[in-house]
Amino acid sequence: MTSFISTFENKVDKKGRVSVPAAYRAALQNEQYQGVIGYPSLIDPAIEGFGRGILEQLNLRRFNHSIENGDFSTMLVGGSDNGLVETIMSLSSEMPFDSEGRIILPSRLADHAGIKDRAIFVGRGTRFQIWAPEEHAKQQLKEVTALRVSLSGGET
Amino acid sequence: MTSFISTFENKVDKKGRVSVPAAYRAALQNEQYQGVIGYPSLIDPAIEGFGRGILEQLNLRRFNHSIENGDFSTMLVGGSDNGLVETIMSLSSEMPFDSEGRIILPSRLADHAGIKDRAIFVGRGTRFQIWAPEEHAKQQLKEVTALRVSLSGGET
DNA sequence: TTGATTTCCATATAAACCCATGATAAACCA
DNA sequence: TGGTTTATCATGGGTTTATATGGAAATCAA
Repeated sequence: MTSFISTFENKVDKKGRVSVPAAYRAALQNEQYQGVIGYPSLIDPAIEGFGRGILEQLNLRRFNHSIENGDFSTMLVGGSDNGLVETIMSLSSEMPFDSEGRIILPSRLADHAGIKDRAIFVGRGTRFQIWAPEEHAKQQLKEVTALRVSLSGGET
Repeated sequence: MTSFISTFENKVDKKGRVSVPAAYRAALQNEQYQGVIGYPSLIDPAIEGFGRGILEQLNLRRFNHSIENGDFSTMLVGGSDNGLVETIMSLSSEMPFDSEGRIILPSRLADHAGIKDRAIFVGRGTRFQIWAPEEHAKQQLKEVTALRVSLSGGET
């Protein structure tokens, strides 16, 4: 299982290029498609990223799931999960690696995340996110605080 | 089951390297990833450490659990466990062994623990911790005192 | 042509690798 | 048993490599 761990901050140059952390590239080296897939998070000001393999696997599982249930309509006309998967597919962009392991952030995605000249890659296990530094600081504080509360028994 | 026992103090050189105690390395020798994973403890000024296998396990379980429930969204948009796994993934750092069995402590982790030029490895069974000497002394005193109290009946 | 992309090359820095030393503990042996 | 030898381990440092980053050159588009 490819997994994305740890957090890295990299520069975005004036051409919109960012180096994908080497550790993430290593996690993706077995994929046929050398690059990442990203779409604007539906809940956060961030970009959701992953390898193409997981998308394919997702489609496959979903396909099989439908077939097993005798539901042939899903694959033809969609539906069945409120359009989540299909919507994400449509929102996704391919970002191929250049020879140095960088990708170009489409402005559509960069704008959504508020990314200007610095990008924070956040490992989330099966996927990762890309944040603007300021937004990420806020988010991380929120997450850590929530975890501390729940670890200390969950009382307010 | 890999388990970490006993306490060791090692030097941190000016390159930020520390030898991982040989006993710990022996406990990790079956892992495919030769190194340790660490994240800043959410309650103590210390680093929590363990093998990478644990992290993979976490990911895999989460992935399978989602898939089995036909819940394809988790792996794409996250959520589902209050962010526990995802937050840990983001806070964790990979620290591979060099040929001498040392790791380099990322400043993010060293700073959190207040570690400068000495590090104390504390076995905690399935995981271990890394402390700065001063903090560890305090912590140990606290633990032992608390234990004495509870063993002697728990009265305050 | 002109602007924008893509490919290619250059470089500073940090990380990986390699070898050397000293110290300690285990093994050996006379 | 007392001393000697051998491994193992922690540590130091020099050298090489990888990575992130910047920019030039080449390609394409309009």
